Amino acid sequence: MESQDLKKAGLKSTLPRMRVLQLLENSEKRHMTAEEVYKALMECGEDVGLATVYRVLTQFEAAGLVNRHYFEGGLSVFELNQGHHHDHLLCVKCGKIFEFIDDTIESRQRQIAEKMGFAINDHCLYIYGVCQKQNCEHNQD
Amino acid sequence: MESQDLKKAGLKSTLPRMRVLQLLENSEKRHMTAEEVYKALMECGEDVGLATVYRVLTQFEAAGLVNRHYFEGGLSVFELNQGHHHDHLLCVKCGKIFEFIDDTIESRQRQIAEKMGFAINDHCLYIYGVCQKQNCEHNQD
DNA sequence: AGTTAAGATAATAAGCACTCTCAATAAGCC
DNA sequence: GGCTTATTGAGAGTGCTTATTATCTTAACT
Repeated sequence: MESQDLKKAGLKSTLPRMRVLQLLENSEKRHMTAEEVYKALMECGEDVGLATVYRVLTQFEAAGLVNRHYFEGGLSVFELNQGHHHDHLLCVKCGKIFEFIDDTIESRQRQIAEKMGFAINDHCLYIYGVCQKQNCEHNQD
Repeated sequence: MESQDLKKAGLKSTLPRMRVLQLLENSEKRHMTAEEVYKALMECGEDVGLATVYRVLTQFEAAGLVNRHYFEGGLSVFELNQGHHHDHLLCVKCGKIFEFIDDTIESRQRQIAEKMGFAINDHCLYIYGVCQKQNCEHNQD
């Protein structure tokens, strides 16, 4: 029940918020831009304004329900926060996005930050490249 | 002589390009936004249009003379490419930007990409946090 | 050195992603 | 159900970046 999740996050349960949350939970695409969320909702016949999509996603981010990533070229995408931090590998050719986590890298980062007297808030590692999938050309994620 | 550098990069040597390149080489700030480059040139009495600054920086990036980084919040900065790759540590409080390089992380990244069948183009690691400098509040870099 | 064609520039307009404003609407509480 | 207040939708507005275009520079060629 999504309305419970919203309440837990300190957000009033409203129709647009439910719709966005459901979409993020059920879409095959894990990583979506605000525009994609908006279009997907329109296609489902849900009449939610673009401004609301941005507002809701920003609120979700502040509430920790979603994470936002700023990729190269100003592209920014949202993904459901499912508790486990991870980094990203992006195919610059087909747009596919893969996730990975590496404990060695994580701990090195903590060591570096400590050595430099930094209190880490957040960190992100993006690897850009070309994937070897046969369906590379036209897929999206 | 900067005009040689431009020619080597396949770019015609023009006044605005020279000015931008000189600025990046001589400024204390290693990381500058397009706006900052523009303002700095204006202050030096150099009459270069903002559109030209963007165009020149984009050309420099394509030519490998500078690197561009897209930080959180849509902030994007340019830095002179001095041959050695490095990652970034950003203070979210004072805006200071530190650079670091860690061979362990670098090689782990290559391993991960290989395992996932990726040909790496580029990668970037950003650590966001709060630095412990006494002058943290108001400095900029 | 002067001429000329190719390429670069400045200014402005346009594009894009995102935010603000505000009247209309919907939630949660009684 | 009615009341109070937060939320929404639509469109205008903003900020950063790119395209257009008429003008100007550069570099190669006399």
